[in-house]
Amino acid sequence: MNNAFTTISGAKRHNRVTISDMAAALGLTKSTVSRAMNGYPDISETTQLRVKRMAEKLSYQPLSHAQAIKTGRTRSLGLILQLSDHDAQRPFLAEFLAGVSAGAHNEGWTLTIAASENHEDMIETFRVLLRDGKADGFILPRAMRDDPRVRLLREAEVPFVLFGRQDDDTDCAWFDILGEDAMRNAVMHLVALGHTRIGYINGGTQYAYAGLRKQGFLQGMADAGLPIDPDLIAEDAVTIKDGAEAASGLLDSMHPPTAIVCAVDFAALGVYRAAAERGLTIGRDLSVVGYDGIPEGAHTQPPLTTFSVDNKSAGERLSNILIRRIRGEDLTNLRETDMATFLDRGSTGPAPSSKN
Amino acid sequence: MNNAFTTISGAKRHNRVTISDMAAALGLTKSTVSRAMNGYPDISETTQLRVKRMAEKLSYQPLSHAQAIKTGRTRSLGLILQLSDHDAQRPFLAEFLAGVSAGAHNEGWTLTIAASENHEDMIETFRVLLRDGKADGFILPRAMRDDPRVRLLREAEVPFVLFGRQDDDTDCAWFDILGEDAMRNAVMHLVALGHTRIGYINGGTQYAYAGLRKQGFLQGMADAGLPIDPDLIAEDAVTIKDGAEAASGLLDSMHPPTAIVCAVDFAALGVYRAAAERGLTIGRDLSVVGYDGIPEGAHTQPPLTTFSVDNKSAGERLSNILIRRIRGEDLTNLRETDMATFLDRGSTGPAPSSKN
DNA sequence: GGCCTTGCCGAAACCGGTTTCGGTGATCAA
DNA sequence: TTGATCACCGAAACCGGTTTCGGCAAGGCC
Repeated sequence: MNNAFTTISGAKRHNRVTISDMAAALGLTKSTVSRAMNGYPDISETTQLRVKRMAEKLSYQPLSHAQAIKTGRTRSLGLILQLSDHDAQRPFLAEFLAGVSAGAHNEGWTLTIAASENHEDMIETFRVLLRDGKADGFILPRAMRDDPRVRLLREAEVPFVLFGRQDDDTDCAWFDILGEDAMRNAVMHLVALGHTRIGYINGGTQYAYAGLRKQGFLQGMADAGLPIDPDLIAEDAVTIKDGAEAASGLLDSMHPPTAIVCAVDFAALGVYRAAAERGLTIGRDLSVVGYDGIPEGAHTQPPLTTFSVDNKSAGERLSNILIRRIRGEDLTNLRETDMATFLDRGSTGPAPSSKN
Repeated sequence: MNNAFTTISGAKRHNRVTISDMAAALGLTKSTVSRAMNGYPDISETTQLRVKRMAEKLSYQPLSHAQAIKTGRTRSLGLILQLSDHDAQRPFLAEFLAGVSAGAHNEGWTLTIAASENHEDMIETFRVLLRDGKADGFILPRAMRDDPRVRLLREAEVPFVLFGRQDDDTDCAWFDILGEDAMRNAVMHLVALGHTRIGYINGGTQYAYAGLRKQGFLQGMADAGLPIDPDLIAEDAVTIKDGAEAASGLLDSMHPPTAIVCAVDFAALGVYRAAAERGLTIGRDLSVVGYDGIPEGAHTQPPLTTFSVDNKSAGERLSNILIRRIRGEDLTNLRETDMATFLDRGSTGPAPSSKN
């Protein structure tokens, strides 16, 4: 540890253009350059223009961590991924990251991420990143109902944006996909195929999306004038195994469904498994609709009919919203939604004629 | 937990313990505190201990971006993900990130990542991150033969670590899984089952691993005294589709193989598809061995026999190596390897008796 | 014409660290 | 005793920015 400071030569001290270089080149002082760059009102229009032109010419960019020492802000977004739950987040991670990164990069921001195993680590990581000013704001994937991260960030008065909506929206910026619309459309699609006994397998009820999607399903059933059979509704299925177990419950009930809507694709794959065990052919004996658009869904037999989410675009918009939030934009402009895209593949078909 | 909020909040930065607080509390000057914290030799043992104890007590941590302004180093690792290439690295991304993040976090470092779409963007991103000192070093996943990233970082004299080995090792730190051993073991496993006509489907030949794994396969064949049939060797299959096409080529050749070794799990899944098209049952008519341990492999029928890679551990070790490299540790200590774990599942079986 | 704004910018302090330089007091050889 | 050496630490400059404060000239008002 004693010789810890004899390090490899860091980045070549490229003659980076500093604010002093700018000042010298313009015949101004550092302070004027700084205020011009930051658009202070006490700098004349013409001077500001001169400065910015020169910045362009010399390709001057203030060093973010030099600014940070005074301002506390470092032009970087924080993203904390919780990886303990093997949830549906993983297949999208690459796209999502690509989007978030692109959104940040577009504005000249960077992205610092921390992946934590469990909840305690995640909170601790938040603390450290906040304390050390490693991020000016946070993107919170997978909004939970009564989210502890939200409480923490609110308390600390740190900007954040949710992927998903929360019950208590006050001072929350968010972006979300209208999963409830998708669920309702799923029901309508099945009804059009003649199904009347439609089951529903919900996702993790700790997450905000579950309530919404379930509402969407119920709404669809109501719209179609179909009754709700509590035996045909399951909760908390986020893995294939969960889905298989939930589906088993529905299929072994007194009056099994002819179709099942799943809040999560993995659960839908579980339905495949449960169906196979019972000799049921998906798309003929049993229709299944999923949600998420995971890649595996394209390779199953038959391919899964589902709603696909553009996670890259979601990430990009989240970055964008967060940056605007940090810049102090009004909250009302910082709540956006998008729709999932229906992929009509092979896992749905006409309701089998009842020959029970 | 409650009082931690107030000290942690980013908005209320004035609570943060600075070096001046330390100096005041100790009756020393800032400079002494700084040198003590950094282990300079001109500070007495006892003073250094006093300082470090006080740091512990006040939980003082130098602000990394305040240090960076003078030292240029910010205690953060850079990771640039290229997402243009197909699903190749996606399934591992979550684990890999978790590992990298954990490895960084353990040492009090952070992780800034950038995901780029194409090669040009990636190079550009490198440049920006370097210029702005956003990362003290980089982790390069997927080492390529004659890697342009390596050239760039060498040029800039910036520390980096490769995931994978390169032809030209000079001044490279790296970590790698011994894929060649796995391929050789795959051959031995099949030979033990009686196979003699064994095909090989290689991965992306632009990557360094492809050459190594192919060598491993050839070595295994040589060890078993089996001849190499060029018709049974395909290259550059990294997706299911690639794998299916390559497998079709092998299976439709004059003397089709009874077993196929794949450098990449996705290719192996392609073999499943090609086999299905020809009415061949995997594990009986045709044996398949993959490599990677992607989750999908566990859900196929039969489950794929493969070599699984612990990507989380890999990420963690890469972080660790990079940090040591940045600290100036000798290169000879910074080259590590690990083994893949053989998962003997259902896709291999005894060689079918030749009834051609 | 004098006084008070107002617009615009320079001077200097400041942020939280690091690093150079120099100055003690103690030790030690002569 | 003296002069030189050394271990240890303080003073101050510095890094690349931001921000406060104040000065100066031009313009408005009476």
